[in-house]
Amino acid sequence: MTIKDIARECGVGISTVSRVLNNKPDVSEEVRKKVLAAVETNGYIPNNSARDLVKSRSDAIGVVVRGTGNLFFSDMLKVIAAEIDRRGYDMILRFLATDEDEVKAGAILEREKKLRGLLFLGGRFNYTPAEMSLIGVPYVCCSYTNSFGTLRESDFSSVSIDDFKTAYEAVSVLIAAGHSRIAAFFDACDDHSISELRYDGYCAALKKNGIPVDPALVVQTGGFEMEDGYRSMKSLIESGAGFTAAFVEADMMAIAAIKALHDCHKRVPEDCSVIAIDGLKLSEYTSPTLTTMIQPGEEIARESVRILMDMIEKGIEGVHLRPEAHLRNGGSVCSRQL
Amino acid sequence: MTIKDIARECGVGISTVSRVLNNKPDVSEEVRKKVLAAVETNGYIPNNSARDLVKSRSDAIGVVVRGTGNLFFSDMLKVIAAEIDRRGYDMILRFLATDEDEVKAGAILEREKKLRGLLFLGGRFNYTPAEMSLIGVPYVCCSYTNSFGTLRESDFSSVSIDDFKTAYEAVSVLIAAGHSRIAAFFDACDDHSISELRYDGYCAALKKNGIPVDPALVVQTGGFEMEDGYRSMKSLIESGAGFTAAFVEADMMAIAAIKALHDCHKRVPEDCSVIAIDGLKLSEYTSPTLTTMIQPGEEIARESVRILMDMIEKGIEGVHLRPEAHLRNGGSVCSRQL
DNA sequence: AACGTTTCCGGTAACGTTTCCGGAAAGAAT
DNA sequence: ATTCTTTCCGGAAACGTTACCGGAAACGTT
Repeated sequence: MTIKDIARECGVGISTVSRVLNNKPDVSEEVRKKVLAAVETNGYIPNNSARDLVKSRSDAIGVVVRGTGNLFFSDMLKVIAAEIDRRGYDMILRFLATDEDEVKAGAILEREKKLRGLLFLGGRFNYTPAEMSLIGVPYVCCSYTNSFGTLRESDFSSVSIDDFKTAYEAVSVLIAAGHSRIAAFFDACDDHSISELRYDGYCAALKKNGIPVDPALVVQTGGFEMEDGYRSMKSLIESGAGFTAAFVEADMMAIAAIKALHDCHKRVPEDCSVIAIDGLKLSEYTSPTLTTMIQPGEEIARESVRILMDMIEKGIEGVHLRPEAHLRNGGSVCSRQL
Repeated sequence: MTIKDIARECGVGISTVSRVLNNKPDVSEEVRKKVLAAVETNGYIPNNSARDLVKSRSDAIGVVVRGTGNLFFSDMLKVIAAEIDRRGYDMILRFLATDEDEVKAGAILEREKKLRGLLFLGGRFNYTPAEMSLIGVPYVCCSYTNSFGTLRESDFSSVSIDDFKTAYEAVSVLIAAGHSRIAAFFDACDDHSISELRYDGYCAALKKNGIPVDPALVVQTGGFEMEDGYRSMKSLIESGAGFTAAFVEADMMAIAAIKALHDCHKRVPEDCSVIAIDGLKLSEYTSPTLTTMIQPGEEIARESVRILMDMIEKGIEGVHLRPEAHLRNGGSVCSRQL
């Protein structure tokens, strides 16, 4: 069942059928009705690859993701998928191992599938303009490190919170509550990722308040999984390093870290205050409710897609959104008696 | 940059280039090397839509999902996506509203995209053979109700736990601990979904032990979100209905329900035991650790894809996997003092 | 009556592949 | 020397669509 069959059945030319299928002008109302009826009764469905071939572009968006551990990304991915779907585009998803080159992967995907746009989610992003020029469609970096070096800002878009500032504020909350021995948990501290920015924010907040950064209190978890948070907290406790508060860079890890504290017979927040970043709906329902910096994850995901669509359909230049993270005052932080 | 350019550059015919690109025989080693080199230096990337058009099939799998609320599905979706990706196929994702027809959506997708297979995730499934005949590629129903009525079992595959049995066992655990006033929380009880099967399992376990089903203790949450669990538990408590235990059909809702109990100054498990179904990694890290029936979600997702691939590539008949759910003995259930 | 204009439509090339088929060249068997 | 295989290769049709172009018919306008 092709466009040709419909044309024959209606006694019209195939270009006429094509016109009504694409809502183009130059076709009488009478013929349009007839064609539409034939399409309906025959259950005709256009062949997308033929269309893509002649137009030499598809209606697909490529999404390349690195680091699937973090639930925050899972949530965003769901919104991104739904949002792309809702706008009538297809999503081609590509998961990358940590050692793969996301730009090269994106460029290949773009050409193979004749993508309309690309969305990068998570991961590092220290590419040069030369490398980025490999990709020839609009793209947005979603929840990436926000230091894009020498890249021309009008060439692409990005959406993410200010990770430095958010970490700075979170740590400041602990300091304001009287804490100075503040442990901190990051995926990694020197990999050009958002984790590094958050680490910088942590250090800055301490320094600003005259507190030295104690390397013994900085833990690299090596991931965003709950296990990573649990294990890291456990081993910090066992190391004997004294601390009265902890800053954890992701809710999921914080929940696991709290479990580790409980398992070591430490109360939260009485024996150790905990603050995190993410603001998952989930962490509202733990006991105590997690005190955390809420990232507007849904907004970030939705806006990323919207901006990408605007670049594709309206040809606008790149925009760089920095939505605010704001404090959720849960029950996992308390003032330290001085 | 097309196959034609490569052919010209190498001084060979385009069919020869096509042959080396597809690892077909009938090409000398010398020519193969030359072509491969030209492909490499020119960064040639084949056009997928052209290929799909002539072969009249793509390398894509359609995944249609209904009910995105449940985290359990999110987790599975991630595995499914990674698994499809890993095997070199593309995934076309379609989210459906609860009132949409998943089979019709799948059939359209299949023809538009020339899919190789279809995977249905979650939702109801009371279709007739006539309706199912709309879809012309292998398909597997993943985590669906396992009552497929009149459908011929060899025509399709399915993978999911036995929801009736799992619910039966969970409720039996509570009864064995001495409980008889057992509240229960389901998305819905009469919609041909897994929820209905679980409700049936709940009733059967009670009856088996001579306990009458008290409608006042059966709550329809109208969803799988945490809010649904919280709200439902709250209103049950406020209704004044007496109960010493609760069976909740999903971990996420159970966590929220426990929060509601806490907020009403009831201790878990001392004042109310809670058991659930899902076994999310997450619910190991709550306090108390959730007692729940662990669904092998990763296995379900992985096996679903594997089976679908076997049907596609090896032409095997439909298989129906019923992996076992097994109890995780957490800390949210305790014996009732008699 | 002759001449624009507008409205509608069909023929056809093109998109970049794969696949079929025929054939040249080289080697083996008679 | 002839014929028969085998190995390798190129030409060309086909996949189903879109877009361009040219033209017929209908309708004004002078």
